[in-house]
Amino acid sequence: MSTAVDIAGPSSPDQAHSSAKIPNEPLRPSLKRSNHPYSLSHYISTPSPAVDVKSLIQPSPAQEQRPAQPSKPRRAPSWPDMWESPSGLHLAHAAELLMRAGLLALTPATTEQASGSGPEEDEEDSSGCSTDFQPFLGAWFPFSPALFPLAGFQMGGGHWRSTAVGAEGIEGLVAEGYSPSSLGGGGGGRRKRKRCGECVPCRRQTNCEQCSSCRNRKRGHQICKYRKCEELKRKPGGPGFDSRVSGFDLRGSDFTLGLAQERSNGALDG
DNA sequence: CAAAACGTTCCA
DNA sequence: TGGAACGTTTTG
Repeated sequence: MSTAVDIAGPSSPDQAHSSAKIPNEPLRPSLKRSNHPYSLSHYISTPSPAVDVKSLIQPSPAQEQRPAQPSKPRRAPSWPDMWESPSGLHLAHAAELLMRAGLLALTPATTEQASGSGPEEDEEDSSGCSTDFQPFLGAWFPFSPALFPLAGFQMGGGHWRSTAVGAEGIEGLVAEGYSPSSLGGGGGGRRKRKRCGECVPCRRQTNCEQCSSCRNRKRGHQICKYRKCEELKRKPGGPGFDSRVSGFDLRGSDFTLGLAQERSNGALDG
C-alpha cells in the first residue's frame, strides 16, 4: 500500500527556507533540556547528506574538533546529524519501537562502560543504560549492531522517558504541570492532547517538507508526518495504549524502508 | 487575530 | 483501512 518513504530528511536549501517558520523551541519547558547540541540554524546551514557511519563510530579529528557551541555548553555535540537526519530518525525509531515492545529494557547502568559516549554526559544523562537488545539485533535489524550504540547514546542519555508505559508518560506530564484536562483525559470534553515533546518525532525540529502533511499543510492542517508525536499517534485509551507490541510493525514500517533506502545510498555499511 | 496542529469525518 | 480534508482548539 504505502510507497517508499517520502522523506529525505531536512537538507535542501528549499527546505531550510520553509523551515524558517518552524518553531525552533520545544513545546514544553522540559524540552529546553533537549540534548540537541545545535540550533535549528545549524541544521539549516549545514546540509546533512548520508551519514558516514564509520566516521560516527570513529569520529575523525575534524569531527572531534567541531567548534564548540557557546550557547549549548552542557553537551558536546555527538552526532547531531545522525539524529536529525533520516538515519538518525530511523535508528531512534527502531530503538523506541524496541522499547515499546519491551525488548529494549532500559536499566540503571551498573558499569562505567555504560556511559561510553564520553564525559559530556552529565546529570541524569550520565546514568547511562545497559541495554539487553543485542540478542535481537541480528535477527530483527538489517544493520550492524555497531550502530545501536548511536541510538543508545540518546536513549541512555536519560531523556527518553519511557513511552512504553502510557501512564508513566501521563504522570510525567502531570508532574510537569500539565493538567489532565489538557491531555484529553477525563472531563468528558475532547481536549487536544499535547505532544509529549520527548519522543523522537517531537524532538525533530524540522519539517521534511516532502511528506503529504507538509505538502498539504494548508488544507491538511497536520504536522509533518515525521514530527507527529508518537503519543498522539495512539488512540487515547485505545488498545494500543496498553499493548506494548500491537500497533506497529517493523517489517512494513517506514523505518525499515528508510534503512533499505539508506543502505542503498551507502550510508549503512554493514 | 493568525498560525499551528489535534480530532473527526469523509472518501477511495 | 489509510489518507485527505475540514472543524476546532490552542498558542503566541
